[in-house]
Amino acid sequence: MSSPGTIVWFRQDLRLHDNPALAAAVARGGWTLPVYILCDEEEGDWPMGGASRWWLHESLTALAAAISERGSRLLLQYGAALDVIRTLIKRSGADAVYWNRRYEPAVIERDGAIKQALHDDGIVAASFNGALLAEPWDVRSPTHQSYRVFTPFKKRLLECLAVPGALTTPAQLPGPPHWPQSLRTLELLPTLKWYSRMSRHWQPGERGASRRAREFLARPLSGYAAARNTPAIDGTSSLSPHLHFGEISVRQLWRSAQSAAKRRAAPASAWHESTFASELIWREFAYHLLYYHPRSALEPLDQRFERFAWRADRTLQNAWQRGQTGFPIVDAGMRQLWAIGWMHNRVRMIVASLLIKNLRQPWLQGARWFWDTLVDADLAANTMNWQWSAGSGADAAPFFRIFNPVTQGERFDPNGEYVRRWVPELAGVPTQFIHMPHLAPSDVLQSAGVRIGQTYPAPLLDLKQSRQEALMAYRAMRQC
DNA sequence: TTTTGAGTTGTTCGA
DNA sequence: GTCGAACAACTCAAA
Repeated sequence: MSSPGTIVWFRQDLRLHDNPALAAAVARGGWTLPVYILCDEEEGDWPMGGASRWWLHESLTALAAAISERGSRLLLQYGAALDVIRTLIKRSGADAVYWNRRYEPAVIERDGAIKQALHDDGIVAASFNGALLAEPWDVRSPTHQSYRVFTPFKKRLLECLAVPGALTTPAQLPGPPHWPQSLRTLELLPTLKWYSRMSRHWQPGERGASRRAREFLARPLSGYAAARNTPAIDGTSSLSPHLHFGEISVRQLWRSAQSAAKRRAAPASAWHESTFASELIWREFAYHLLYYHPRSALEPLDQRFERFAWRADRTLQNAWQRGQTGFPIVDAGMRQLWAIGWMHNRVRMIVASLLIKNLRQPWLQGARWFWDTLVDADLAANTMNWQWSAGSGADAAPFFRIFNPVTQGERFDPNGEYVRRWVPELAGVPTQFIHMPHLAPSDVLQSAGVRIGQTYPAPLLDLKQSRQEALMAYRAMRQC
């Protein structure tokens, strides 16, 4: 009789350390067959965007190398996942398929169907939690309700949280007696090499993820709350793309950050109250919301916003996308996004507010642009945050929280360093005017080499007036 | 069932 | 320059 063989289906868990599906497959004994399957048609309305595809390419390359160091191979396949898996079972003789769960509505549905079909085939099919501190359905109120407000969600999660110890990285991965064929490439890279700057900025893969986590946790967490709001400095964790692709285990990160906090002699409660712990729980909350509100990726959570008077205008959207709005902090953010596939969180809120409130463009347009351009594009986080910005999501604060890009720039980029880095044509503008060059005296502009409307755009609109119009549109929506 | 307290991230205006 | 109130009431979660 042949030894048991387990297909390990990698998805958004591109790591060997603390990987529940992989560890369970190894613990089962016999051999394992690692595979990644690309299938855009099974991602619902959200096939992976360009920046994510570049990241995935790099991450799969890193994973394949790590797997081959352990005497095995990573198969690459394209096509309907069930068909691919059934073919692999036939060619290899595997009797089980293990994977770590994903939580996007379309994927939940597909995975459920695959699990059922494999059971019917007489194959063992098992899924694991490799992506979250707690499953979305395990964090519920005493009356089994889901949550729509962060603070009670966090409180409940901390009450029921039990983070298990890390699972070790397998030293060896015995392969099947017969290797099915693999595609040589998934053709994830674009023909135009716009990703060269991203390559210099990021190190996708498990090694890059743990290096970044180590660097981040070497700093005092106490400075994080303030540092994360200053876009000119490297004050955020920058772990979002690594977490999205599962190159680092969030449970491992939780434990490491917790012990780093303890090593600094902080009282026991300090970790749970730290801003970084909260940020990790915000990620959990986003998954919780998407799980219980699967339509929220496309529709406003607050249905009154179905009748909000958006004024869809491609010209305005294009100016926003290209970083040509005439508001320096906004343009800096949009250009940073385009250059490195990532934008500082504080700036994400500012650009979203301008698009939604001042330009009054539908939040879904912003969500789609971010989806295509962010290396950390994540359906749960992207949905929650865009809905939050629109005022249609899980947020008690109402629509009238409208960011002023000049005020925000002066508060969070007081020296204009971030603006000058990403909007080089403004480099010579004195700090006093860096966030409102259109209001600078003409002699100041001249010596800075700036001609408004020519070397740098005039503001797309009047902030005060567009703010009033947005508030009026909001009032009108509520009244009918 | 009813009541009570509270809710990520803001801006503007006027004293 | 600083500070509190107004924005506009509403929904959620828990007691």
